[in-house]
Amino acid sequence: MAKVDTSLVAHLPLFGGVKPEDLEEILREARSVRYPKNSAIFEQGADAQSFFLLLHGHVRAAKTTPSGEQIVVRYVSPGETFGLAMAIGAARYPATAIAVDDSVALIWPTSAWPRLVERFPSLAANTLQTVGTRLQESHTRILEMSTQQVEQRVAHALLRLAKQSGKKLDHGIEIDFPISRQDIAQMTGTTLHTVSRILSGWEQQGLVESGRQRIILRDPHGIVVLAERSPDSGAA
Amino acid sequence: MAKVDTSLVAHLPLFGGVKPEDLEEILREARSVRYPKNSAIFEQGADAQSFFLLLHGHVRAAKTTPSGEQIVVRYVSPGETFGLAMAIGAARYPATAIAVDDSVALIWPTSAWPRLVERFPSLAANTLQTVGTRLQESHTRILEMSTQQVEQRVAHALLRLAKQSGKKLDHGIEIDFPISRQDIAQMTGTTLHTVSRILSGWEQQGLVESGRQRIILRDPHGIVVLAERSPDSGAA
DNA sequence: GCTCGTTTTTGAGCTATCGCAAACACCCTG
DNA sequence: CAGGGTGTTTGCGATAGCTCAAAAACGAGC
Repeated sequence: MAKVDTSLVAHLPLFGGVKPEDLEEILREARSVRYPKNSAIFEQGADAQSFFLLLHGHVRAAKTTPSGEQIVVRYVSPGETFGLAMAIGAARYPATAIAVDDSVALIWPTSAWPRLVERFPSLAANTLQTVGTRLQESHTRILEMSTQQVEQRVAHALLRLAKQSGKKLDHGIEIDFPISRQDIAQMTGTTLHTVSRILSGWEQQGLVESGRQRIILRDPHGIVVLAERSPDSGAA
Repeated sequence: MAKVDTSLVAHLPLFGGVKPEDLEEILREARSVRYPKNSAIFEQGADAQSFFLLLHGHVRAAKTTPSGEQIVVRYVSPGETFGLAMAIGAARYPATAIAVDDSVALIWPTSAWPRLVERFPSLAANTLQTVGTRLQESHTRILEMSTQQVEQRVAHALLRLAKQSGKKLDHGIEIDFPISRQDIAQMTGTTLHTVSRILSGWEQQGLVESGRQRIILRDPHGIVVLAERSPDSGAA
């Protein structure tokens, strides 16, 4: 098994407060796995046998209702952990993870977690921190869904994606992985039709440039304005 | 300062894996504070000086938008922690906490957290667990808001409240603290008007009995049926 | 028992957004 | 370069739920 270079991951929040030699020990328990674009990494409801640290690529975590409707829980960027079912004491994954790009992740057996935490308490503290942050973001999302209209929510979603995974271009910011209107709909609690209409509108106004699974924010500031517009302060 | 009886809190998840003598040490750092009904425990945006463990009563955690709209993040029941800003590395409270009943909480200075975690690593692990569970619940809530209609969401919300804080009566389950239509609206992402209409309807059908800040589920099973009804399987 | 403030109820019209349907554009493959 | 599949656009109703408005019920304090 290829050895993982500690220098690549030492700076990640997960490993804050972990000594270099300890880090090596931790990494010895992991293996590195490649997931081709559009492949499933794990399925909602499956046995949580592993947990993950994304090295390259992007992963979409989605939750499905009994009747088949989906929402996107989040997009995972390199350096982030996912599939932490064990940390919350769940035996099964609460969501499905799909690689949206060719991706590489470090993967540990779930069974290693208790031992690791015991030996390296910072791991628990660090994970608590990131899970806490996600909880906050989650609450913010609920707040938005409760108080804002669809257009504002889409604006916020795009701005977040741009901040998280934006590639700076001369003429704007491009979201760095394939993402469809459907995906955005599932992030904002609306339908792909509505998202499509909104993006069409924005394209007219020169705010964005978009195509098949591709979005470029041409005027990020303009979108910020939209995002913060109060419900009624409508334009002409 | 009154000493806290360890036997009252020893069984709580937060203290799982903590030895009795250690528990005493932990409790020595806390004090017990009483909050009268409707008083604020902390305000969103304020310096996170303390974290809390609710002993008696009920607390509503709510988040407010810049423009003043509110959502209810959750209701805290006895035995649960709240105000854990420090665990997620936040210097300020992300929400406001209000005692909805006369309440009593143990309160620790935020500054004690790092020391406690260092001495008693189970605290971090346990807290990770509860925060993780809350994250899951939060995702479930987002899923509901995205895929269900208001009536179903209200049904789910009431069922959760009943499970969490329901007092069993002969003729149903009563929610054990004062809660208004407005509160329920803020839990489900709708308006108090809509909630009022829905509850009126249910009352007609004998599903609930309700009054000023008071709700009794007369037919919990009937409400479960409503909660699970698919979008279109409408009644006559 | 009366008054005041809060909560709840109910009506009526409005609209943002959905749902359905059809046409279209694009990309990949053979 | 033609064919097929997936993603996107757009039109046109339908409607769940919102907003505004007003009245009624309730509870607490004097």
